Amino acid sequence: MNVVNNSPRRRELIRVAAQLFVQEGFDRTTVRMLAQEMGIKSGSLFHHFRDKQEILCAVIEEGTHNALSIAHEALAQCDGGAEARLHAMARAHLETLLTDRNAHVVALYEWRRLDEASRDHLGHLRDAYEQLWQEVIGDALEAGLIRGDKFLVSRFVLGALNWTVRWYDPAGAYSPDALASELIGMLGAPAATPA
Amino acid sequence: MNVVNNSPRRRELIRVAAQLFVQEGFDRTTVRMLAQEMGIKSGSLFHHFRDKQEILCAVIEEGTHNALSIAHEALAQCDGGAEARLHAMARAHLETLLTDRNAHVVALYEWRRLDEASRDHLGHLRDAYEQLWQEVIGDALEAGLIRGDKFLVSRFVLGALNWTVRWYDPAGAYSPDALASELIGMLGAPAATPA
DNA sequence: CATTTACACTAGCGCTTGCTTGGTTAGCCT
DNA sequence: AGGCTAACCAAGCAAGCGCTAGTGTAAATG
Repeated sequence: MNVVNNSPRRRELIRVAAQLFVQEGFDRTTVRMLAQEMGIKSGSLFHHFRDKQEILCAVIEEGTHNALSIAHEALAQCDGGAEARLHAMARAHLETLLTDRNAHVVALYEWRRLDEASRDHLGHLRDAYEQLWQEVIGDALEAGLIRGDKFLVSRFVLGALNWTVRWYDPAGAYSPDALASELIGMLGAPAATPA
Repeated sequence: MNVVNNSPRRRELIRVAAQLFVQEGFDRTTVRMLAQEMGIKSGSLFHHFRDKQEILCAVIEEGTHNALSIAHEALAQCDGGAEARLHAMARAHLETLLTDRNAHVVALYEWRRLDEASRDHLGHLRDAYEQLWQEVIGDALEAGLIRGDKFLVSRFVLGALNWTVRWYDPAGAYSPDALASELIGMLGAPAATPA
């Protein structure tokens, strides 16, 4: 009936779906609502996606994929200093949380509605992202920038960052860059570290 | 038809509902599933609750109420030191996240499914809890224990703590007490602060 | 003893859900 | 010109949804 293609139309539909999933939640979003927002009829939806589940999976995949590539890019454009790398990661995380906000909110709040196969597939993507964080945090620990257990610190930091979707207003006083600095300032050993 | 009573039976039903809401999500949990898990028929459910929404509200209210009273109790049993108070709050938060885990997970992930009236009512409870945190964090800042903006630090810390429901295994290496210490150790200025 | 109350049951109404079916249209390739 | 295909539509099915109405019953209350 349909294909698992990667057409620009599909991209557009995924964006629309992400917004609706955030507004209403996955379960409350009906295929009819999705279709209406996309400007088609509900039957036509199943030309683009096998079923409703696949839409959810596509939304989350896109968001996580973007987060990963933005993080890699941020690290690549960054000199070797552990503090600079840590800052770049935090800033990249906050920026993708803004630009792909809908997709990330869906990933955070609708993860459990994925079926087992999708959860497994997307889990690997997410693990890759978290491992990147653990490397950067591990380096910061070795450099004496912060203190604690590598895994614990990674989880605390990711928790603090992901929680920002609940309260962060990009029109407010803090830019993603400034917010990243505030977070690292809160964590770090004092600015002047002994030689 | 029914009352808004506070019977022990109702308590039990709320506990069962919380577990089901975590397992399946609020929208996917049908009144028939709830009834079956409670050992009654679906029609009987509406003797105890006006509608499905009221069950969700009751679950979250119980969890938030417990968190508040546990936090107050922890602060009361604590000498006046800012660090001790901070530790007590973090530990209390982690403990209520364990003992009332289901209710808190529901509060975190199903908040948006509340109707406006319930969201308003429960919002006040939650605000009271967050304000308690802001006071304790404000004191810790004044004592030079940690650095940063009061509101920012509060949000970062609450984010880190709430995120633990995703990964924390109480059977693992860390007790709530130890985990609270790790968090504060990560934040704090070094143990020996310059005079 | 009569009445009320609390709790549970059976039966089902009216509606919405995800998804299928069978068919049409417009543009592209040869 | 003829054929292929991606994209869409109208109509509707079977299942499941929240919730209601009306009834039964055992214990508490007057």
